[in-house]
Amino acid sequence: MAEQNIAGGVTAAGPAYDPQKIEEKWQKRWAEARVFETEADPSKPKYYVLEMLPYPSGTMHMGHMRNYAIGDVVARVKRMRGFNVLHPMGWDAFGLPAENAAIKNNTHPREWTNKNIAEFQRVLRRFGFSYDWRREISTCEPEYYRWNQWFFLRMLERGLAYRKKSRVNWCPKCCTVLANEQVINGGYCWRHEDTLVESREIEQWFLKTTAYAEQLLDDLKELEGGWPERVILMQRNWIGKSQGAKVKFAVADLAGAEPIEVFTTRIDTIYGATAVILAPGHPLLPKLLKDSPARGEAEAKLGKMLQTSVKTEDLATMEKEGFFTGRYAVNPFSGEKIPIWVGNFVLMEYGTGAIMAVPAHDQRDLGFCRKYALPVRVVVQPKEVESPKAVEGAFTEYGVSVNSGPYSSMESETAIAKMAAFAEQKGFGRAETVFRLKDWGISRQRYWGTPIPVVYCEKDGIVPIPDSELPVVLPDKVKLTGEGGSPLAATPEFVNTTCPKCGGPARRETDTMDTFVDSSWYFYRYCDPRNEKRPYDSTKIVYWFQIDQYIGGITHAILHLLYSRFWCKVMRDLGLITHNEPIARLFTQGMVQKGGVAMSKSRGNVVGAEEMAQKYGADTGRLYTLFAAPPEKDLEWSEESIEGSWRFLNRVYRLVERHAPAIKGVKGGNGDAAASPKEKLLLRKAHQTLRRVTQDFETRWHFNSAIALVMEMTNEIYLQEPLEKEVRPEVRKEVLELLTLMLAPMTPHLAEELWEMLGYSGGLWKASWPAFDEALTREDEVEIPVQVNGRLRGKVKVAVGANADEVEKLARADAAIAPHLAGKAVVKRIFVPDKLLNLVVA
RNA sequence: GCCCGGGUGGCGGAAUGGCAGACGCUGAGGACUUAAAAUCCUCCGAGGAUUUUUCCUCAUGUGGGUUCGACUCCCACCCCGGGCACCA
Repeated sequence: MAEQNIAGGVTAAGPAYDPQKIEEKWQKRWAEARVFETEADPSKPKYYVLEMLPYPSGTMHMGHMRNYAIGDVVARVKRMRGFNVLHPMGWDAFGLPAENAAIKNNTHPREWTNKNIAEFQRVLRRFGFSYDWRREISTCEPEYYRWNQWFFLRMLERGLAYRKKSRVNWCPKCCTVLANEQVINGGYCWRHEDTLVESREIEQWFLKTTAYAEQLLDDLKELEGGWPERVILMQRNWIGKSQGAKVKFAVADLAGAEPIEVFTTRIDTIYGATAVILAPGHPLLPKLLKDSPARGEAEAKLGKMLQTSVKTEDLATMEKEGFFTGRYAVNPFSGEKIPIWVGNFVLMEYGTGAIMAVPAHDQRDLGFCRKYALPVRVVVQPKEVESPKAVEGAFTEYGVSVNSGPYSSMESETAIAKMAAFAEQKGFGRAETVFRLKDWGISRQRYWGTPIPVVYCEKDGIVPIPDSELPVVLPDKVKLTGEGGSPLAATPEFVNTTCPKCGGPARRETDTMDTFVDSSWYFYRYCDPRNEKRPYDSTKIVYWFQIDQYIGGITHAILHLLYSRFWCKVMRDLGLITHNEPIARLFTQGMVQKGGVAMSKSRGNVVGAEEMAQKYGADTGRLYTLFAAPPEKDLEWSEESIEGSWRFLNRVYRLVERHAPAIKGVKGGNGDAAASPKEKLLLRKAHQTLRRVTQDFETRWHFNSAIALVMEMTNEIYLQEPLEKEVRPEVRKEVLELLTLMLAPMTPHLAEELWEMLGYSGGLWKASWPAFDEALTREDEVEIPVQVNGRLRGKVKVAVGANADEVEKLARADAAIAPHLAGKAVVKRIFVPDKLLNLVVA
């Protein structure tokens, strides 16, 4: 059986490394001693390290495990360094899969979820991660989600939550609305990659993320250095700030028509505008077309366009199409009449849904105007060149205005400022900034989520539930069919209620909240997880926040992190906290793959974490995920390679086991001046290793090379065996003790066991990270590579600190090097003390 | 199209201006064993010269450059992965 513990087969004399036994033993002791339970303590420096909370689904695989292994190393190192470490864990427990599974298996989402939570928890405990389990939270519990509702009400009061009718992405399989970012591959559902998303219009709840667009952008500066550059960049692009101007074009010859407002980043090119182009869904269109001479044809084309534009699938490759409305607009600067067109490439959702086409200075406009034979007029010239004769591509850079009335011969920057000012003065426009970022649609027509706490009263309209009546509890008894919208809407006991204001009959909101709401602030709740009066006590936040280190997948680079940042700013403006950003440092770890693709249930390539723990033990599993690749890179799972980690831990175990009886009674130390060469060598190796491992843990997070160093040290000790005669017990102890301490953050159970074998009864969890002894790391002698003209020709052994002359003398005497110098004059000598000698000969 | 990563042995990877390939996996050989497993030790980029010792050349995607010296810095290009995209 493949799941068998491979140590189980070892029947040789003497105790062998038995991870099952050791790991259980120490997990029990840690729990008894409450080692990982933390309280705020202003007398100690704090460290808040957090891994993104998991969605508990199915089995936990090595991909999950890696994330927690990385976080646990950090937590344990920081603890050994004297920090008061907060390291909590919880469950992102609401969400669609629970509901889908419930429908399929005829169970309740709560049951399914709790079963998975129990399973996930068991595996996490099996791996010995150092969480403070008392702080565990589950977002599907009323104790938690009531605060989602509380925050929602605060946002409602401040106008940050509102309802609007909006065109939404609708997945016919999920029967729910998808966020834009849940639409993937140009129009497919992120959960059903083969299902095309439809477009529907529905009344929905939104949170006004756009109110914080500017801050969300600006505060990214605070994250520089602490967050990966690419995540900052992705967020910046997502927010998509664009500075420009809005300008109104009056509609000619149509009494009562509102002017058409366009957005442009290049108001300086307005004299070159040869058309105004509207998005197919532009609200003014019906009025424009009503008595238009081109009505018949135009309406037919529009109808077709609206139909096809629903398919967002091939937006990128779609041919630019357009038609003339039969109407004209008046350029407010030149007074010129230009045709109003409709174009399928103009987006209603961005800017004003209308643009001015300046074909000479915009590549896309140029393509459109050429296709429909609209005129092209140059109004900006490059500063240096006289006059470009034929326009091949559009000239999109800044230059000097021409043919632009009073603005001619102005530089583009100047013209932009002056023209925007003029437009504002005359009242037909102004400088304006638009964002790509949209408000956050949080309505979900689903059961398994936080109920939105409002009622609809015939008399009073939308009425918020008073705080005192929170939580609005999700009813247990509902019919889940997976069809026809929200299950809550079909549950009369939930829907029918009374209005908190007038006491009359009212209908409850049946939408539930997006689960990103749950994860937007959960890390605050960890600081005060059982508070029944408030989401959290602000004084506790002051101690623990910001999060010093957040660890998770790059997949959440935009949404989860952006929403969390938004929530933080809202809470700050509510006066609950004082910081601007919740997360000081972010680390995005790579995925664990098998067969070149990420582990996932649907691909059937998962390696179960529990299975690995049974076969090799938790420590081997942890070590391997840390060793096989640097943490930020993807890791290809290899069943053969993990054997190497298993062998290594056995090697260490046997080493300590062999020496423990002789050294457990003595005190570890460096020995005295009369150290034997072997002692010197071992101490040097141990302290050199410690120096570099300390560096790898603290500054570089290169766990893989740290492990390699510890392996090297272990190999060195083996090579020096037998140690009994030439290495005194105290030195043996010193070396093995350091080895144990260095492994402790990565393989904590084994390290505890070794620590005990070495004669310590207190528990390694109380031990501090050791300091290396600089004097012991020094070499007496070094081998210096000697190059001639930059090519390696030999090596010489010299005392540390030898000067260039001494090294050169030895090099000239070296049989391998001398021939390359014979009869040649050294014209230049490069000498790096203890590192290198390079002789340049003519 | 734009923006980020990345390209090093049979494989995962190490080295961030100074001995390329640490460490691990795989493979080969040896020791131990009745035998196997486990364990311990040795070897393992390519080509050539010399044969039992060593030496030389080539080699970090490709081509240039800077430097005494480049996996590392600069320029151009190729390939792979990811993100964004009619954004006005």
